[in-house]
Amino acid sequence: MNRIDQWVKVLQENGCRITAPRRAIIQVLAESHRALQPNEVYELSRASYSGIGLVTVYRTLERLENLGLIQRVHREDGCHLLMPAANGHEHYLVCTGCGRTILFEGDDLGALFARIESGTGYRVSDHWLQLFGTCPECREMGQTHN
Amino acid sequence: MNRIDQWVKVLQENGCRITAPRRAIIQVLAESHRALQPNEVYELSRASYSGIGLVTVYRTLERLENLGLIQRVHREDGCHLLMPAANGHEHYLVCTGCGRTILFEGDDLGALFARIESGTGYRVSDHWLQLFGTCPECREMGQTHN
DNA sequence: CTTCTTATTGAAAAACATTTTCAATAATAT
DNA sequence: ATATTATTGAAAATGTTTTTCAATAAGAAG
Repeated sequence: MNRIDQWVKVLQENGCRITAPRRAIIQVLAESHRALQPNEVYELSRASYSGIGLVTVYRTLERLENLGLIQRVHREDGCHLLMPAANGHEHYLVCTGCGRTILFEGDDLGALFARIESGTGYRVSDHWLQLFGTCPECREMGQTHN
Repeated sequence: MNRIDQWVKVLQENGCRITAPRRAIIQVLAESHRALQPNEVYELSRASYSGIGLVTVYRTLERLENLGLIQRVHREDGCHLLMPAANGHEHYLVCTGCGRTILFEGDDLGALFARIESGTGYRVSDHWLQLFGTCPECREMGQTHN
């Protein structure tokens, strides 16, 4: 079962109707290898459903985010970029050249958290880790574009 | 030398003039123990300089950020909160109750990065780690406010 | 297949955050 | 004291996201 069908299933299970505009948006996001801005999602969705409205994009993004299907990717300049969600202990690794973003599994930060908790008195409940770097292609070609 | 004087010095060294509105903004931010939104900085600054304009707040925030004196703190809902900058390998630990944010030193992620680099082909150049939790006060009082 | 209910849609307007423009002001060097 | 020029606040402009609302269409029920 591919990601698009999975997302459609989750939406249906939560009482959402599957419409043409939603299909267009889902297709764009589910198959994207880099984080997209709402505006980009809008532009790309118009390829498969030209009549789509930007408002619908925003509403669908909110829905998908609430259902845990997509997630925000944070960068220095902002955090309005969206990607298929990470699962469990996965985190994003963003290429600063082309924007291609992959997930990497796991991190053993237990020891660090224990040290911080005893040192600060805080109780750590959540963490947020993101890496930046260059993907193999960008390193070879030395190019920088989005 | 306290933080306010340090910041003033850095500004002066970079050809910036020290004005009353800037002093007000600097004081608010340099002494804050939680991350503030531009609008909050504006409100708080008016206490010591009532005539200040929101535009000046935005301009000064940009200046301070460019000079590395303040930094953005990211949260689920956005990333427009500002705090005195972390140094070196410090990272933020944000209390989800009251917002109080402290810095913790160091993290030995070298091994993790090496594993990721060999596994993915990416070259990791930068990382971004932020922790969320509850400070001792909030845990005791079980209260949640900002 | 038809009908009904109601979630969803797009356009327009509103709300909100941030930036730009510009003439007046004031910090700093001389 | 004077000159230079960075800085200021008000107003306007910009850009993004949300709300409102009547029309539409998805999916359930018959």
